[in-house]
Amino acid sequence: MITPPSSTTELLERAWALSGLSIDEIVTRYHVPDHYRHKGWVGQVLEYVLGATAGSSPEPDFVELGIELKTLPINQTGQPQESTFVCAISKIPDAQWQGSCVQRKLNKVLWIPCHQHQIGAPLLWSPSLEQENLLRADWEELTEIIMLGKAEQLTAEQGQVLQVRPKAAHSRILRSDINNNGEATFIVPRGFYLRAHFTAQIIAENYLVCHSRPEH
DNA sequence: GGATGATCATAT
DNA sequence: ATATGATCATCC
Repeated sequence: MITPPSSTTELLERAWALSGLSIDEIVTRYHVPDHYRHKGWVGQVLEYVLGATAGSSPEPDFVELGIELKTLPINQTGQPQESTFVCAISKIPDAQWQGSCVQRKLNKVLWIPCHQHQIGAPLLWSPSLEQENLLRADWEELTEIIMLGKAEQLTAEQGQVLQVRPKAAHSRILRSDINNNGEATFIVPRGFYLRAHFTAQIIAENYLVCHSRPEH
């Protein structure tokens, strides 16, 4: 068990100490307990090593600092490989953008890029006014659909930077819900995700990256 | 080749 | 059951 960082500065120092290392080196140096190398493995190793405290509660990873940790898989030109999961959508949607799960998680994020299991330089980020406006507009549009009982009609194609996709162990998992006729139904649990082009913009604005294909 | 929908592992 | 960590696999 590694103690939580007492300040943002300490968290950043710890994160910088990881940059340039491979995930295997980190596991060895920090004596990370053995576990299966599954999909979320890299993120959970970094949580452990940096002393994250939130566990599986719906809070930012570093609760006292209000900072969410996100590993960001990137390719050799610095482009994110995937969308980024933000949070699950609970049965009762958040009423307002301010204070919503998405707003609190994205208010302050420690991005740690990762390429082929090599850890990159950390970035402590908060959305710009423009970015927050985009996020809020999408969130309000998507949340309104959910509040109208039309969650089942949501597809991943809606939303400019934020999207809603299934988030469950598998597609046969169902959760009780109320449809737009006020009737009890069951739907696949869903979550909010950031589109890859949104995180790509964050990387492009904050890192010196290759914008064209590298020469051979 | 990229995005959408599906899925895997763990913690409480 | 539902939150966390995400990536996988299929379709267009």
